[in-house]
Amino acid sequence: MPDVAEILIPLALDTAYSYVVPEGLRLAEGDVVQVPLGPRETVGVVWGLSHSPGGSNLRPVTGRVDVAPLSEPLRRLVDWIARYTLAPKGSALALVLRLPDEAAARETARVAVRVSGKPPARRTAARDKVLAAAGDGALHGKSALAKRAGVSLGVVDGLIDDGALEAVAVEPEPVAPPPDPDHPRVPLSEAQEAAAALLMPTAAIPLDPSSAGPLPLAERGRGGGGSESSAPVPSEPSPPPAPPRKGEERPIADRRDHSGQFSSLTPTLSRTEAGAGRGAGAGAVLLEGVTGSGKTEVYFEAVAHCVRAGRQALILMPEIALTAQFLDRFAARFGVRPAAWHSGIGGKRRERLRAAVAAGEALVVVGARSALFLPFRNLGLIVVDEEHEAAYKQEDGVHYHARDMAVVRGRLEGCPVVLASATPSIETRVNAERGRYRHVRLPERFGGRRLPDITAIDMRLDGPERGRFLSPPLINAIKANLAAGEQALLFLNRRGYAPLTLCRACGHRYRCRNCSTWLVEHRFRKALVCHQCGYAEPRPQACTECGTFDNLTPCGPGVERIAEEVSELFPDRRVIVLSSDFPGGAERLRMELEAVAAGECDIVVGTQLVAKGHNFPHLTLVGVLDADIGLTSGDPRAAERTFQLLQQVTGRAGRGERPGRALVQTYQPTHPVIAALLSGDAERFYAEEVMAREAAGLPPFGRLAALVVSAAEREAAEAHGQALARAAEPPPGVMVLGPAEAPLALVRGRYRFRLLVKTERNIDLQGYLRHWLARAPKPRGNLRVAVDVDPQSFL
DNA sequence: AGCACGCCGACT
DNA sequence: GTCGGCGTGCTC
Repeated sequence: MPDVAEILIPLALDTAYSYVVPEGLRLAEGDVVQVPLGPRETVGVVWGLSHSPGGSNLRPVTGRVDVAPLSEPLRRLVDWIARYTLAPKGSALALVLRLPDEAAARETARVAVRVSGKPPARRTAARDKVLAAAGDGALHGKSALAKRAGVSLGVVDGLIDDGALEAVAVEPEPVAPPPDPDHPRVPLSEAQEAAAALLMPTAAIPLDPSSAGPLPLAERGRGGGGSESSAPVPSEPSPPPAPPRKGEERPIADRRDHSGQFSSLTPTLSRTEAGAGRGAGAGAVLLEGVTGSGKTEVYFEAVAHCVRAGRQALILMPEIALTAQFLDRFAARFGVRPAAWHSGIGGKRRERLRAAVAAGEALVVVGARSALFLPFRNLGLIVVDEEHEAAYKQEDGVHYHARDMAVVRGRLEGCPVVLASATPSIETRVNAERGRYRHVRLPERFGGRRLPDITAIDMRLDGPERGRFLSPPLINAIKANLAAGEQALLFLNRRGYAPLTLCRACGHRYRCRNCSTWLVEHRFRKALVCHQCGYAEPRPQACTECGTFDNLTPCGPGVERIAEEVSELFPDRRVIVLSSDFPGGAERLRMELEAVAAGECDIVVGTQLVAKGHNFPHLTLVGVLDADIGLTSGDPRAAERTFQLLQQVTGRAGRGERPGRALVQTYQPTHPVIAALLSGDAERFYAEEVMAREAAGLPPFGRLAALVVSAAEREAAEAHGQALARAAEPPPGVMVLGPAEAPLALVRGRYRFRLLVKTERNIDLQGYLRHWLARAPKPRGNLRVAVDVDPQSFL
């Protein structure tokens, strides 16, 4: 009775393939194997094993690959991600399975040399220099020694062959030195202690036994782990519905009532699937703390707790936040830098770290998105820092949101997940609200520092002079601030000098030839640049359209223009412009940021780059030059994003001795975003956002797309649109809402019938709808069907 | 992912 | 008349 193995191959295949297990090969689920596939050999993972009664004509498994097998939770994560993101299972497997790459294998081990004591058989001047440089009995890197002696590597090699130098294989420095959870640290504030205690798994040992009293009810969040909640429990079965099967009938989604249909907004697992038995303390916690409240220190305590228990911890961060500054903070708490995983680490180091993670030796890994798929052996905690960051969204290949997948992995591994942010995303707030996540707040700033006072400057009343962008109240505030010897930050989320250039003679506006956007003037570079595609041309002297000389005029401000104005107002002050296109590259930018933090500058003019990451201890005034930017964009998340950005930027003020303040220039002081910023009432703002979306018939978050049927005849377009809505089974996880509000439009001589489609998931909606359309009723004759996804339509 | 098959434009 | 573009399909 031959054994049959179901092998999942990391290709875009949705099913595992069957192979016979040859005599003598013992396989277990999760084993990595090599199998024949068509004309070649590939790797795959044993996804299932069974006995086949008869003989079979299946091809045999070639053999096992000597790497750590995929753990059960990890295999289930693959299944889950595939089902949730509507991606082929094999593609999901590819996220996890990275074979030791050949380039890494070819890297040679480092060799060091030292003087053996045996005199060289032959002496030359070059050899003497090397021996002199090697001096003592200390170890030297081969090439370093050659360099120091001023000779070529050949001489050193010659001495090794000779026996005068002995070669010693260098023990590679540990990829993940053990962090010390009890490393001396600065004591936490009371609020931090309390929050840290709340992060600990409820069933586990409290952080500090003496402080482990009953928890204040308000801090407890609703619903503990989520499942015992009295809040409405999602009625929709989760995990998500299975992928479509041919011929299977499915009722069309109720198109009128979408209330209650969005309960599987974020990954959830049924209890049975949630790592039953290991699940003590599992569940997600939103750790919300205002800028400067010391969130990091709080979750470091949870990490320490996890390490003490001998389990592994993963800290996920957006790639840009993964800085040396953060690693140093970690080192200050744990005595060593953590193992860092990001796209930049490669070769041997990557492989060794992966192996250390699989072996359970790497206790703490700090990593970007992809670290989520490392083969942890006994994961005890996941922290997702800056939970709201859009960088967690993977938008090619398998589309997923790393934050959500982290929650899923936590459930599968039976470990808690901490989502940390000063400005949590709307979906996480909704989840906390509904009792799915616990909610822990850090309302105070560390060291008793106060939040900055935020005041609006109504530009309709107190606006600047013509052609200027700084209002008198803001100028006065800067003056006062400078007089007090403190730093000011002027924030404008626009790079360059001016976002639009036009010719005063003919009115020609300079736009990108590839995109439909305006070309942004960069005065420093003397160029007009497209911020969409990077196209650039030298700034012309004469209008390229009408030839008029010296009559081009910049419209609107960018940071360079603001800096110019500031320099005119305060000629003897040090002003710096900080934006992502900083001349000299990322390295110089980092140095400048440090210089600013050290106080070597009076006024910073910056884009959103200054909103996060770096701390500026001397900064007490933030001026927002145009709070209205972004409010009117087509992005349905515009309000939320703008609010988060403004909250982060204004939060930069006041880390010095006196509380900071922020002045916000706006033409719409009563706009909900501005009002919320001024009142600081984020909760209410988000509640209102959700209500507004509900009122508009939209889910609190998700993605919208439109199926566009177009035809020369109005009737044909409409009929086919209706047919699509009715006859075709919508893709799982996607809902056809029916005709959009204005379903018919005449565009360039063709009638367009629009069907609104939505999903609450972070998936490749466009790709999936195309796939779905291929199976839907075929359009006939003059009809065309297209999928139109607003690229920014993540609600 | 590879590699095949397959149907429409510019060329020895 | 072919060479070749890369659009779907298949690999147990």
